[in-house]
Parts: sequence; C-alpha cells; structure tokens
Amino acid sequence: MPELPEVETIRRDLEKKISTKKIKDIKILATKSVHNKSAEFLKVLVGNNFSHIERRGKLLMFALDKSGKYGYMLVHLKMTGQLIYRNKDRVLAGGHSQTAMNTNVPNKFTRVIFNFSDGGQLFFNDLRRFGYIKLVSTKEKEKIVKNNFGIEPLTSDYIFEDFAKLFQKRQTNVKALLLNQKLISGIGNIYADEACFEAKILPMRKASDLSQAELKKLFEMVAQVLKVSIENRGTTFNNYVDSDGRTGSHINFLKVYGRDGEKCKKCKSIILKIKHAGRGTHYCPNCQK
DNA sequence: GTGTTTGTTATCAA
DNA sequence: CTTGATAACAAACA
Repeated sequence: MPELPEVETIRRDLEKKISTKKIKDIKILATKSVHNKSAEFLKVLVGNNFSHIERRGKLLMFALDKSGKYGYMLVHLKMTGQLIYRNKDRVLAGGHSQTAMNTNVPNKFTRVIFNFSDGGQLFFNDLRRFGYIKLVSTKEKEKIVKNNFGIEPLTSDYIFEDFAKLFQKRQTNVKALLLNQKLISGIGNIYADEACFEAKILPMRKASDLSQAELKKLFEMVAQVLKVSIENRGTTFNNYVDSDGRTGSHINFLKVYGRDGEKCKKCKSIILKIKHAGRGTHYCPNCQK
C-alpha cells in the first residue's frame, strides 16, 4: 500500500533516473490503466521527456518537457501499483543497501511499458488494476490538486493551527479524519495507526474531543512517522517496492500496524486489531487513551 | 466458497 | 451546501 513515504521514495529515485531521457516508444498492455485514448497518449509522449516529478499526497505528477495540450502525466498507484525502472543492462543502479526483491519485469501484472531512447525501461505494474496513468493539462492538474488534497505534511504548509482547526468541529473519529485526503494528504492505513500510537491516542476517539496537547502531539507524530519511514525507504507489507524493485525496511520499525497479537514494544501489552471505519485498525489498549 | 487486504469514490442520510 | 457513515470496486491469497 503505497502511502506518502513510499510514493516519495519512488519520486526521488525515479526523477534521477528518467528526467531528460527521451521516450522512444510506449507499450500499453492494459488500456484500462491509461485514462486517455491510446493513440493520443502515444502521440503526446513519444519523442517527449519528463522534466521532473512532483508529488501531492500519494499522487505522482510527471511534468512533460514539451507541454502543449497536456502539461503533466499523473500516476496513482492506489493499492498495488508499482513503477520499476531498469536500465539497458538491467543492472540495479541503486546504491542503497536494501535487499532486492528481484521483481522480474515485465510480468503478468505489467500494464504499461515506457521505452527510453537509451535503452532504459519504466514498467507500470498493477496487480489489481486500481491505479491509473492520465495525461492532463497544467490547469487540470492544478484544479485536481486544489480540489482533492488537504494540508501536506513535511512541507512549510504543514502548520499546527491549520491541523488543529480540522479537528475542532469534526464529529468523525481521529482515524477517519487522518485518512481523509481532502483534509490531510498522504496518510493511509499504516501511518494513521502508527501516528495514533506515537501520539498515545486511540484511533476511534472523536476528533473534536482531543485536547490541545493531544493535537500538538498528533501533529508532530504524523510528520515524524512519515519522515522516519522515508528514511527507511518505506514499508513493504504486501506489494510495495521502490523503483529498483527493492523492498523498504520500515516494516521492521512499525509499532502497531500488522502487530496484532504481539507485545507492545513499549509496555508489553498485547496489540489489538479491530475493524474500524471499514479498515483494519491496530492499537495498544494500554499506551493509547 | 469465504473472508481479508485498502485507496478512493459513489451513494445515501441528515 | 456540508458532513459523515457505509458500500462498492478490483484481484489474489490463505
């Protein structure tokens, strides 16, 4: 499940690998994964290149070097999307020390292949076909960002007063609020649970019931949890791999997510898991109030 | 066959 | 109009 740290890891690595590389050819293996007409998609991108890659929440936005009708290619990985790059020699370029998952590409879940003129290839894999790739104009991209994404953690726009305001009048619970991309962007099921644990707050608490001190703690822990996960190159629970096809190591540092039945790392209580807000929700019944 | 996994949107109710 | 809760979707696996 790629959330902010996983998507950001991909963005940083991929930008170094593909910016300025000319797109020679594209193979669309699943038309459903591309939300433009195939002919149009190819016409715009072949001969073009991505100048840089932006990110908002969990959405990647590839800026097109030659921008006419379309200025950006948006990529959303949803639950099982992967973007894997292989250079001409198919040698892993990364200098980091993560164990390789050795993802073979292309495979049966490869939906789109970008062939660059230097022989490099970018594979968009998506087991469950929830993700998408879409060309949009710069205007549309700005509209999408404005209408669908709330405050962005790890930026200068992440301000406590704005964060606190989100909670003050809301009748919903803390977890649902954290998962709502229109309010705060980038948090998914893993980091919502982790941030609540670090802030010592039960995810099912009513948002407006949190004290100022609790809000402050949660505000800080959301940022910290995301930041540390980026340092660990994200969490590989099921499907996530970086652009080299390697796993992230943050799973080793999770305190509650996926640890139900195990002992809390702080107090040795048994971590519980319930279904809440339609999602698996993990917490320590002793540490979190 | 059943339950489970989750990011996002659709739908309905208030 | 907003807010909130829930279902639905997709595909594979235990």
